[in-house]
Order: sequence, then C-alpha cells, then structure tokens
Amino acid sequence: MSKLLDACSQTLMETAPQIMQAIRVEMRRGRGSDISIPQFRAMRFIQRYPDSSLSSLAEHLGLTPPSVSKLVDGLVNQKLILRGRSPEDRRKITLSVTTTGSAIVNSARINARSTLAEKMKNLSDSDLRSILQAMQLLHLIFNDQGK
Amino acid sequence: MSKLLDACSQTLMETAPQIMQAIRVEMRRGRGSDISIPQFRAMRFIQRYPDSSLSSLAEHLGLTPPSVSKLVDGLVNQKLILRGRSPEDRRKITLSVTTTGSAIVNSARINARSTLAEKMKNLSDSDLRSILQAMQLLHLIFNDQGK
DNA sequence: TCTAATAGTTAGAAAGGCTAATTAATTATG
DNA sequence: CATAATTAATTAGCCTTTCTAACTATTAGA
Repeated sequence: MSKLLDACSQTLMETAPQIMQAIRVEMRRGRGSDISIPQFRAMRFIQRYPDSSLSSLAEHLGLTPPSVSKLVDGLVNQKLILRGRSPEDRRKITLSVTTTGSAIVNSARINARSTLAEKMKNLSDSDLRSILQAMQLLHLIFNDQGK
Repeated sequence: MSKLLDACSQTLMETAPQIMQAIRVEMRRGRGSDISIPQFRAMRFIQRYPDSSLSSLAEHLGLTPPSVSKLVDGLVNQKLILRGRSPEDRRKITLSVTTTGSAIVNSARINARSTLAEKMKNLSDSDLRSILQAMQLLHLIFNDQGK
C-alpha cells in the first residue's frame, strides 16, 4: 500500500465532510427555496433522467426505497416534482420536476455554486485546474457508489 | 466570474456527496464498531486535542452546542469517551477518548481508509498527487467553515 | 392458473439536527 | 462586596432523515 494512496484517503476523509458542511449551510439560505442536499440531489437526478423510477433514484442516492419514497412525498407535497404511474408497468412510478421545482433547484444551485466560488476565488488558475481535475477523477471513481 | 471557478464549484457539488456516501457506507461495516461520521469526527478531534471543551468541539464540527451535547451523551454512554469537569473553569467540560474509543476510532479509520484506497488504486501517481494537492487546498479553504 | 418476484408504500423506531429556556460558574460593575 | 451580565453546558421539545419489517399491487413464469 503506497504512502501516496494512504495520504489521499486520509485527506479525503478529513476534507469531504468540511466541504459538505459548507454546501449544506449554503443550501439552507435560499430564502424560501429551503431544500436539503438529498432533495437537491434527487431533483437534479430527475431533471437529468425524466420519468425515472423510484428505485433508480434510490440507487443513485444510495438510500433505501422506503427512505426515497418519503423524500419523494415531501417534494410532491411541496409541488416541486410530480409522481405519475408508468403506462408500461403500472407498478412503477415516473418522476418529473415541475416548473417551480426547476426554478428552486436552479436557484439553489446558483447560490451554492457562487458561495463555493467565493471561497475559492483567491486560488491561482493552476490550483483551480488541479482541483477540477481531481474532482473529475473522483467523480468517476465514486459514481453510483462504486457498485 | 471565471469559467474555471464555476466548473470547480459545479464538480465539487456533485462529487462531495458521492465521496461522503462511500465513507459513510464503509464506516457502517465496522462489525461492532458502528459509529456515524459526526461521532467519528468528534473522536478524532478529541484524540488530537485532549481535554477539549464542548464548545471547541462544536465549532470544529460546525454544529450547535446542544447537538454536540447529545452526540457526546451517546459516546459517553457507549464508554467511548469520558466527560470530566475542568479544574480551572468549572463550567467547562474536558473530553477524552477511552481505550475502547481509541480502538474503535482507529479500526473505523483503517476500514474507511482502505476502502477509499481500494477504489483509487488504479490511478496513476500523478493523478494521486493531483488529488492530494487538491484536497490539501480545499482542506485549508473549508477548515472551520470558513468562519 | 397459481406462485414468484418486483415496485412501491406504510408503520414504527432511532438518530441527529435545531431553537428556546434553564442551570451553574465566572467576570465585571456600581 | 453584591449584584448584574456573560459564558458553558444541558434539558426540553420539535422536526427531519434514515432504517427495517411488513404490506399492497402488479407482472412474469411454472
């Protein structure tokens, strides 16, 4: 086991929670667009894959179907997404984002993004490139929980 | 606002939750050493700063004092940490990790670290260096919630 | 057709946050 | 020096998020 690999794992464990904290805080000050990170991630997924089923969403989020069913309940109640039934297989549901939902998810994204950007604004271009590259690597590796 | 900065923020928002998910999953399969991420982070902090107070811990975790008081309750009940009173200022508590606590936090750390390492093992050294550098930069920036 | 498997939901419990109010100890002030 | 203000931590009460287990409805298969 290489020292380098070890150092990477170590620093990932320390840093990832801090970044999450910053994102979470920022998501919470959307003035009316007060959604949690799982809710945000769910809506992003549904935006990307319209008419997706509950189970595919659950898999993406890394949560159990009952948890996601509740999460979906919440979003439906807030009229941010729609829950329909699939014509082909009537056991399945089809999820889609409403206009309101789109507006809120976009404003949350812009808020969070600009605060993250604010924190990183003093970094050099070369530092930023290194962060971008690292994140892209990690994104590939950890996509869908390495399943 | 630079394209680069924007791309960084974007990818951070997508990737950080996925990394967290992987760490969380791994933390949960400690066979008896079943602790949450906030609990893990708390114990790591107390290990690093023995006799630390509740408020300094709360600040490190980015949580409110009542939340941390509960979290500490849980760890004390499991006999993973000790809660004493400071001799100098008797309002303050002094936190320390027990032998059992140390064993558990170390095994959780080793578990999580080796799974992260497993996922990254196919990366080149140059990729790993880029991840390490990026994480160190981000660690500095997001340390203590940019307060 | 009757049984298996699959998709989602419901019920109920535990954990982890929060704010507001409380207790105890220390510091500052009239 | 006595009392007021501040500080450290806890308690109380609430809400949200997650889980497992059990249930309903639909489809697929023997």
